[in-house]
Amino acid sequence: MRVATSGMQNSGESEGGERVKDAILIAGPTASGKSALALDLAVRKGGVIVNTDSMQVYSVLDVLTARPSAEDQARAPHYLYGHVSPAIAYSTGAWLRDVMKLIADGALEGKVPIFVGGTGLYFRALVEGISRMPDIPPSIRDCWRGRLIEEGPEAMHRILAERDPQMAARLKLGDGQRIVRALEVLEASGRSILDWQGERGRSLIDPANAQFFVIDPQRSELVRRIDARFDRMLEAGALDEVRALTRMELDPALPAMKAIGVRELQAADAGQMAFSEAILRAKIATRQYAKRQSTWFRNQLGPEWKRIEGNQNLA
RNA sequence: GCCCAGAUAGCUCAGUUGGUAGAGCAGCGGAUUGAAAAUCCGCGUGUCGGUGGUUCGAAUCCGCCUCUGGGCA
Repeated sequence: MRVATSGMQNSGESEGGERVKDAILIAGPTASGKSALALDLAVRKGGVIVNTDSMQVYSVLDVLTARPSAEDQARAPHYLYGHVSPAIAYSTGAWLRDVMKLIADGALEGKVPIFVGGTGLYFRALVEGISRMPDIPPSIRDCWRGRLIEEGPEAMHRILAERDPQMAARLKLGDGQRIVRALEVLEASGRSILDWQGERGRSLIDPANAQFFVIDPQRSELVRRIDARFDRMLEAGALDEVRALTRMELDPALPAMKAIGVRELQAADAGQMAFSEAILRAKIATRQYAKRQSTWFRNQLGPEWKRIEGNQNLA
């Protein structure tokens, strides 16, 4: 059947392989101070830091994505930071493959691997594994994404309800992104996405000797830090980064274009909005993002995750 | 000092011929399997500026007061 001919680039995910031992995982909302904590830990324990954030993988937006500075990165090995062009549509699967490559290349060998970032889904994929999925031909992906824009999520949901009623029943009528994802997987592979998801991938870390931390400061404290940090980003050249990105003339639908602050600063730079307004909106968007992260960490992470309120020494 | 217009949710404002109020934004909670900084779902009691009056009943009509705009002196 068509499964056999669908993309096999993910095959490594289902095979055996080394699991990372003695890993330290540090999750937390944006501006919670987790990068500094990870660096401190890495310096003291001889660790290597692996980025677990979906936006800090992109080059160009060094400052705007709050990526560790060159000086910080020089103090301990850092991996998967800024190694992807904003022109590339990166993904959870791509990140997991990059991690597997690090492991295969021995980059984490003999060091304390510290995974730090704010993307809950990446942590889940790392710890619990992620199901193998078929490659989606660009023609199929473009078709469904185009139809979503043209016809709206409810029309797409009706189509999914006919072709894959079980999956349709699990999705909200307005959740266009997931509806279209289910449709493209079905069309590309001939199988329901539920079938694919039914086969879990394998964990890349050995949970028996790993340590799990989630930093979750008080919301009010986080807001203060977010606002102050965005002002610092502007002083450090965030606007220049956005201009550089604009000059690349990329598809606005690319993930990197959705980094918080890009849209806002572009609008202000184009004279469509006052800078003060753009800055306020970017700060608000960051707060809302932090709230979503907190919700994820609060409800999606298991009891093995140790919650800490702020910066404190981790053993 | 006089005239006019306002004063309603944290903010910007709606509120039909009087029947004790609702949108957007913000905020809060939740979902989350290759776009995840994405995508989606849920949550609206607030001395209707104050005070007196008319009325069975006032955010709504009338008087006075306070404050904020604008205008005339």
